[in-house]
Amino acid sequence: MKNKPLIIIAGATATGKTSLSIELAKKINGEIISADSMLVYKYMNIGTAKPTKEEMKNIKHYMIDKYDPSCRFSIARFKDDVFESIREIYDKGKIPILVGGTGFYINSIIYNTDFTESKNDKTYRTKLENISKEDGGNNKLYEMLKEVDIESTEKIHRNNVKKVIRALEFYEENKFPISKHNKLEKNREKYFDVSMFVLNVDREKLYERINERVDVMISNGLIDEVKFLLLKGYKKDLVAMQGIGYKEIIEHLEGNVSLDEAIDNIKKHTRNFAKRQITWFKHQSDGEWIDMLDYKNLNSIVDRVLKNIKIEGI
RNA sequence: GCCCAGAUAGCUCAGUCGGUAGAGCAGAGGACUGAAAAUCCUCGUGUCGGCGGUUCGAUUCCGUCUCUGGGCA
Repeated sequence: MKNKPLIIIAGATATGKTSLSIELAKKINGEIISADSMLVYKYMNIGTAKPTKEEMKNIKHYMIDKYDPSCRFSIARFKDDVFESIREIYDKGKIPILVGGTGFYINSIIYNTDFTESKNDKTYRTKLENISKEDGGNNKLYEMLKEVDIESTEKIHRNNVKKVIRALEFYEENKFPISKHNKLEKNREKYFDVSMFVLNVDREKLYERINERVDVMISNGLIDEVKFLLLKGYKKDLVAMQGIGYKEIIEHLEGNVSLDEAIDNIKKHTRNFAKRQITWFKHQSDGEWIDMLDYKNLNSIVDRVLKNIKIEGI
């Protein structure tokens, strides 16, 4: 698999990744792997803007509808699954196209990041989480981290409890500081021959699109989708149910906010999210940026991408 | 028409016992290696509604006008 071609279509939400990737797949005999932390979940379709069967146009998609919403999904599992899918695609003589907005996940594929086996024993983590709930717990955890991994302490802000806990957990499991581990991983070469494109839309226009898209989700029945999930017994504290569009509707169904407020919150949170995605791709990737508004239609964008694509060696 | 309460950052509102102001949200920028649609960091000058008056000095006190609520007719 090493040094074989891998095409990546990245970009913030609502930039047009889905339609471009499907057209591209048709043109180059490719198959699509989703790099999205939410599309992996079953039964979550409207709120995740999951491509429909019709949209997929007989192009095989991997990593969609793969796990139950109660599943404890993680980047480590994502990476293993995707490597398996890529192998499968190569075996067919086809080209894998990795498509999605979760930059963190995408990089784990590009660099073949090493995720060492983690223990299933969560007692240490639970202990740390309990400390974090205490008054001044964040400082306490931060001091604990100073004892074992000063370097992480310089990089992670004391308020970022989630990351402080992970660093402590990592040290407990490996007796090795995560800061050193990350440094080693950072020096890795790209594992594949990557052609990466980052789709971008002018900020103001993107925000407009997001707002419209949320309205469409509502009229397509997002509320019923959330009700259905709750009915099936998926609780609101599941990671999947914390997805944008789901948590806000739950808030409304619980009677805490009006429907209009909930819809505004979904729009707001999606906008905030898109901005974070853009920041990630700006600094954590070296993809080629494509300003979607520069092109008249989908075909011209496909042509643009085809010009700079490397697909030899399949 | 009268009475009361407001008018301060894009929005919601604090505040200044008179020395030209600050939170939350929005917005902008950034970090990121096992929850990432998560988590976290940084960034706040705006005729303090208009016009007068008092004062060394008014966003703050007084008058008046305009607008917005709410009440009484």
